[in-house]
Amino acid sequence: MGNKDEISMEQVILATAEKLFLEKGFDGTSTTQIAKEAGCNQALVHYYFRTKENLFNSIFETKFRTFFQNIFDTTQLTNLSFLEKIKHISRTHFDLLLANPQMPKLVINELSRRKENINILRDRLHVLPEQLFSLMDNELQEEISAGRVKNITFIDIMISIVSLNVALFFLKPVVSDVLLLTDEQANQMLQHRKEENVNIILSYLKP
Amino acid sequence: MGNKDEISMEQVILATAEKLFLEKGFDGTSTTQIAKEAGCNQALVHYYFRTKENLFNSIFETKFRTFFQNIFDTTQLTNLSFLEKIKHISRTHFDLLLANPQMPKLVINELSRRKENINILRDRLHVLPEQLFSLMDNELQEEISAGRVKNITFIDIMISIVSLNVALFFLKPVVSDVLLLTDEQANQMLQHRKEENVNIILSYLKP
DNA sequence: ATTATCTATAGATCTATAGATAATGC
DNA sequence: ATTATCTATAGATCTATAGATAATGC
Repeated sequence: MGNKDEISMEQVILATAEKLFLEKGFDGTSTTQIAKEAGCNQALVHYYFRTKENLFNSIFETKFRTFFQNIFDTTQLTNLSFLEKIKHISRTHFDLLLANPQMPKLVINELSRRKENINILRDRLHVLPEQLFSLMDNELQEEISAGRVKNITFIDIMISIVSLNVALFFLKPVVSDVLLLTDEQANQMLQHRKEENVNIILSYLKP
Repeated sequence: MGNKDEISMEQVILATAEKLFLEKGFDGTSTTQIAKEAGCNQALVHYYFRTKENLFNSIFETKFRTFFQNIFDTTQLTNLSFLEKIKHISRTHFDLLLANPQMPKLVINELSRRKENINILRDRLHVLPEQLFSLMDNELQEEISAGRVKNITFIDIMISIVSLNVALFFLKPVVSDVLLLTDEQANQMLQHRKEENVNIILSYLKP
């Protein structure tokens, strides 16, 4: 009984492939290598997913969707003031990146590799940013009218938040290596920047 | 006479390889493809550079060094006030990225692919950021003491400038596709963000 | 002579499939 | 019976080199 607690080979393949694709990208990963690390023969990878492209797509789409949904999740925001909402968005976005530090690289590489597939994702997911925008934009206009926030568009605010957070995870290896930081120090730097980024956004919003 | 105005095949190979490596990365580019686009046979690529790795390294090191030198170039800064220096650094950095929009992707991908080579670059180039830091840090302390600038480290300022600018070029394809921008609109967006990033940094510095 | 360029090829992958065998669910 | 797994292999790369031929610089 209870054969549900066994992890199927299909799942092992998926997990291994995800790890390798995140580390080495699509071109840098072979189905031979996935099979080897998953502990099966190479044919099995193709048995479940037929092509390497299919395997990649199913992983990418799942990861991208969860990621995207989390960024634009509005449920946590309802009872907060406008500035608290902004802080919350920035911190949540940061934490999401901390939990998936390889995602930005994967997204950038694969969006430029397969232009067509972006359209599919956009069509499926455009609702999410629209929800957030419609929630925030009215409030932003009120804040601006009341003179509590500088006259900026919500898009600019979002680009700024995302830029500051995302770039950290791109820059982490460079900064770590230039300043010769230990892992400990690099993590401290990240935590420091998490709050610094919030501060930057808040001073940007000040009228 | 004047056989110096002919472009040698070696240079053609270098230029083609640079273009392809920037577009598709190391793993996504083959010496076969480089030869084909350069208009020679594949053996010639190996005749000049022996290995694909060598070819890549010589391109990467040249590009990275020029890029790095430009970012940390202090010669243009001498007669400017502190805030003007900061503005100048941000705008120059932005323009450098605009001229090499693929560089961030290349750097990120290849630093994570070949950890060893970072050390070589760091050892050769660490002087440059140190020059900039020593130039700016005294002045920053003065501004802070005089109450004209908030109490921040120069590193935090630089991370913020670089983050805001670099992220734009990562986000450009994503934003363009999500908002369905034309090339024209995308460029306008970039120019708008160039100044917006300066504004963000300035409000961040306000005490 | 030396340097640049080509043809040909070895040897190592890599992806994808065909077809055999083992395991599983009725 | 169906599904999972394996072995074997075709066919397409790809990198790197050996060795032939063409071009160039004295």
